[in-house]
Amino acid sequence: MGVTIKDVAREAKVSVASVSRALNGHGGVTAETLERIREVAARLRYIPHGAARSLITRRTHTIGALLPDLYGEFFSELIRGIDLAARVHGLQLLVSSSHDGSAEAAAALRAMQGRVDGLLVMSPHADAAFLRQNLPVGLPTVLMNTVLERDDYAALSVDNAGGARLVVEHLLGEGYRRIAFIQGPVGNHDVAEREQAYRDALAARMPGVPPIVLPGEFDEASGYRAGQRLVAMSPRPDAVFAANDMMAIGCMAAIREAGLRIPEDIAVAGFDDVPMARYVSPALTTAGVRIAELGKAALDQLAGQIDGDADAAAPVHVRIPAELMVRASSARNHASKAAASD
Amino acid sequence: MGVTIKDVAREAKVSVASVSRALNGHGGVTAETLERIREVAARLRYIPHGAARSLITRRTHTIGALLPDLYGEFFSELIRGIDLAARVHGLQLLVSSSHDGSAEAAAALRAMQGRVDGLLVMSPHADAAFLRQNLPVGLPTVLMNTVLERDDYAALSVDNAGGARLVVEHLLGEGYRRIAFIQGPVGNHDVAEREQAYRDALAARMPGVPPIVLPGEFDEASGYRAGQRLVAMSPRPDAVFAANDMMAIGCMAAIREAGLRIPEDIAVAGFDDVPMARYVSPALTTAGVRIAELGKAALDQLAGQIDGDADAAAPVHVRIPAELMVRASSARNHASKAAASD
DNA sequence: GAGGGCAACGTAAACGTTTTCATCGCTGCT
DNA sequence: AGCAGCGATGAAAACGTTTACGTTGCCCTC
Repeated sequence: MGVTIKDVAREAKVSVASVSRALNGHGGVTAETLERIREVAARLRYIPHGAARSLITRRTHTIGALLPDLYGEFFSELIRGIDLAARVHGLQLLVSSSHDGSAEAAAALRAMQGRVDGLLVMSPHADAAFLRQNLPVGLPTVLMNTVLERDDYAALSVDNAGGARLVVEHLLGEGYRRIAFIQGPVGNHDVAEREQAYRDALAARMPGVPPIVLPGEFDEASGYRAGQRLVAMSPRPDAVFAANDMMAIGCMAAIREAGLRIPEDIAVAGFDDVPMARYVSPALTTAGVRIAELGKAALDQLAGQIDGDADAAAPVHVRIPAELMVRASSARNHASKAAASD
Repeated sequence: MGVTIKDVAREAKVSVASVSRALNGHGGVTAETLERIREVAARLRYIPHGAARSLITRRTHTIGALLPDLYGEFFSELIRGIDLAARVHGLQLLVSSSHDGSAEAAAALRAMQGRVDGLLVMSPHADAAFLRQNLPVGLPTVLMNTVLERDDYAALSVDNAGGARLVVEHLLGEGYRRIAFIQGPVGNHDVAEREQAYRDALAARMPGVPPIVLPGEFDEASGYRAGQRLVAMSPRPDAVFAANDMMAIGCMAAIREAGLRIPEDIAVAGFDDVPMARYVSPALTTAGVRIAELGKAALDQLAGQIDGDADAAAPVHVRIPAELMVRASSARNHASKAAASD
């Protein structure tokens, strides 16, 4: 079907070895044969077969990314960061996502064997046992936002606790006292860290005041439902901290529909700083993670491992700091001015 | 380095052929040998080498996606649609994006040879000559939003003209008379179609009224700049139609900063219906393309070609219709009610 | 002029699979 | 008892590359 290196060799009246050398610039070919081979290859529209090549070279120039989902701005930004860094390193991207179920994630992971030089893993299923079972030994791997007990792999994660603490302390500093929290999916490790930090900060600064925790699912709809429950409570909370921005945005809609003002009646804050956060009105206060930076850092780390730099061989654990973005949705005291903070 | 099928064969005291048959469920193996091979494979953590396998089977179960960019909600949605459909067909995704320059795009395309079963191409560089030069013959390919003269490939594109016409006619219907248009990047085919439809609709419904066209670059910043120019014009336009949503959102910010009201002083409309469009305030009127649907349709078409269904073999040209989403940013006459239209 | 060295080129092995074909032993039938 | 048929298994080719190694021919040097 396709034209192979043999076809080029035959047509140029040389051996396949010479074609390979010529086209890869390895030298050892006369200028005129080089030219002839080039001409024939172009004329025949020869394109080397990647799988065959990487079978022998043991390099695919591709990295695999195992993600829990592709939906929403978080992953959009993450992939963008990964892709940008990948281009710098001359790597392609094999993505696999939204596998519901550990078995499916395992299949996706195994299907990548032999087609990638390294792996970027961000998956709720990625516990130590899962990885040991499904990762080829010796394949460079970087984990993202994954809870793991041992130091087998390099890992990057966002500083959930630090970011959540910043948000809660900011709300307290603005004078809000009854601060509610909207959770994400149960079992999600990021959510657990954020919630714990919320509880800790509250306990530290407002001892005796009980936390108010509402369920959520990371999507806008569940934030909306949480908002409805919120406005019906008595006494009504005067601030809400959602575990991610999309829920915060849904929550804002529910609050507005109840005829309440943001931030005068209820302040709202989120987590992630998705691009949309600054465009909703009032603009959303949030703990910003440079999401694209996270992706870039992960890929850079992975590329280091792949290139076998001994210095990069040691599994590192990096926490990406979260940064507080104060916007109008929480600025009770200086509502309009704070909107300029981004 | 990795454990291969030979290791399993040796350990299980059978030939590699039997291991292959056993693990792939091709039958022809006794129940007990099957069990033994399975046990050994699991114990050794054997994972088949994808490149080697696809070299002989000529199937990679992967499709390549060549995209101009990964930034923004449009591509986020597009990839999501593609990914969702890919999972249904059991395909993985090799993405390559943001190549500035035809040469880079060509390299990305060629690097996919042998690693994919089909190609999804959406690139400004993808003219007929480029494709003929860099596409292996016989590789199933579906083009998205690409202008091409001949019918060599299947192609899907959004109905830019129809969507733009809907927007302009809606604005006219609401009573707006001086409607400006914000362009996208020069040379972009989608933009050209939208602009032409804008001009046509204006000429048809308001003969003699000259079109007002401002430059733009598809990003929020250029929309903002266009908005600044807009409010400074005299006579001032009373409506603006941006070639995409992000520019419309940037434009809205400029209008607000000038102290004007939306939609009372100036109506705003966009194109794409990105998720953010319904969250900005006022919510943005836009011509909605089911972006994820576009991706899904493209991948379904490609999968059909790959499976060699003779019925899907004929190159098809499909136009995805655009749908008008009327929201508050353009509803002069019934401002608050129209917001409920989504 | 013989021999050494080197550049250009070809031969063939190797990468890790799948699959065709042949072999072997067995069963069941005549 | 012999033989056809069949199920289980193994040997080997094939996929399209890269590359180690061998061969050839030439030039240079002594």
